[in-house]
Amino acid sequence: MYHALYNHIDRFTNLSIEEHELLATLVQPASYKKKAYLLEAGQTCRANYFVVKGCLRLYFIDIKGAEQTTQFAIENWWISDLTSFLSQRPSDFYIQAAEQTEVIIIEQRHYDELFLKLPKLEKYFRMIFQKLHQASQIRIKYLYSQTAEERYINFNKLFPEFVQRVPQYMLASYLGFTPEFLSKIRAKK
Amino acid sequence: MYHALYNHIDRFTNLSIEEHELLATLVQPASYKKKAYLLEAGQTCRANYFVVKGCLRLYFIDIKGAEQTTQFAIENWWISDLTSFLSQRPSDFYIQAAEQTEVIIIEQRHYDELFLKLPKLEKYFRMIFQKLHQASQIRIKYLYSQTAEERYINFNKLFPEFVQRVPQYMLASYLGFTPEFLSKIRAKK
DNA sequence: TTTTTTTCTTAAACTAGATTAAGTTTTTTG
DNA sequence: CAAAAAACTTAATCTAGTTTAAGAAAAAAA
Repeated sequence: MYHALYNHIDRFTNLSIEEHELLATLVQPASYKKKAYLLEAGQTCRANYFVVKGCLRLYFIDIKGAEQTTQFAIENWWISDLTSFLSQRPSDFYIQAAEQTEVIIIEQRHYDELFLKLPKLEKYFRMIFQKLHQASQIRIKYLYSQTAEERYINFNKLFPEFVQRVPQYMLASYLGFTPEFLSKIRAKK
Repeated sequence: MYHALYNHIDRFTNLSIEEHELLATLVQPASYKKKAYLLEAGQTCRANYFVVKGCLRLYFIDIKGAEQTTQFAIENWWISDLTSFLSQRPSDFYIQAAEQTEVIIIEQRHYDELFLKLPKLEKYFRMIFQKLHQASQIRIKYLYSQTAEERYINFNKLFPEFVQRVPQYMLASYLGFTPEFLSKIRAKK
């Protein structure tokens, strides 16, 4: 049931069978079809989501009405609007399935309990957030040093398989430009 | 000696006197005068820095030779080039004191040991990286939804004291525009 | 397989912000 | 305090990327 998560946790710390069983009482599986919403703006973000299979995206709608994708999560990544999740206040974001997606959910009401009952998960989530922060540092560097075209070429080189998985307009906003400009870049080559 | 750090850790977890003493053997204090470098591009980032007093900034030099400030750290924040720190490979970044600054240093050779000897710090750093990730989510949202002028006005509203502490050209690059454009914005009002 | 919806493309007009360059003000240092 | 260095301003010119709008292609649904 939670195999994918157990395996991922075991990369960083080792849980016993009993601990696996205890963890199973605090999480739950869920399945979403393409375009389904796990969170909508105005709602409070109830959970932190671990992607077992598929792809989720976090986005908001800007003043001009355009969707701005700020994060993707594929297999073995966590995603949430942390500010809403931690404070339990309404979110400005949407979390949507970019593909048919299976997740493991930790609800906010179990989040503190999780660490009390399974202190080993402190290390696991320390590593998860450490990686997320590292990814942010790298992303900010790219945003501040590369042109739109360079970011697209670079992203394509680094994640060629991923680029095939999502529509170009999602990718364009994630990389910080318009879909029309992405078409222009692609037409050049 | 390490009072500021002990207090900060105690916001999230409680260390005993013995644990404080053990921690003291794994960290060290240091003091840097304005403009001193804690890290220079080409060097490997040796430590994670906790700011007791003052202000550090993380920046790199782009292709055009301009400094791009990607992060600031003031009192009670941690700063490092995580990628270089964790992999112990050369960095593209500089870490520089923006003011006379006092820090507490965790060197990489003590980083794993720290968590082995003081497992309570897993929770502390889980919270630290959680906060850093939360800050990144907010920052990316601002970068993707606001104009340069809006980002400046907003940042000024949120951190009016901080704006006074650093030269405008550092702030301009942190907010993602040129110092000349910042002058233009300021002239308007 | 036809229809509908979603995604992608093209091109002309436009603009937020960059660049360049010179001068001014403020801060630091000897 | 004088001189040098660092930080800030102004303004003209320029450009990377946006906007608008319409049509084409691909994917999903019926």
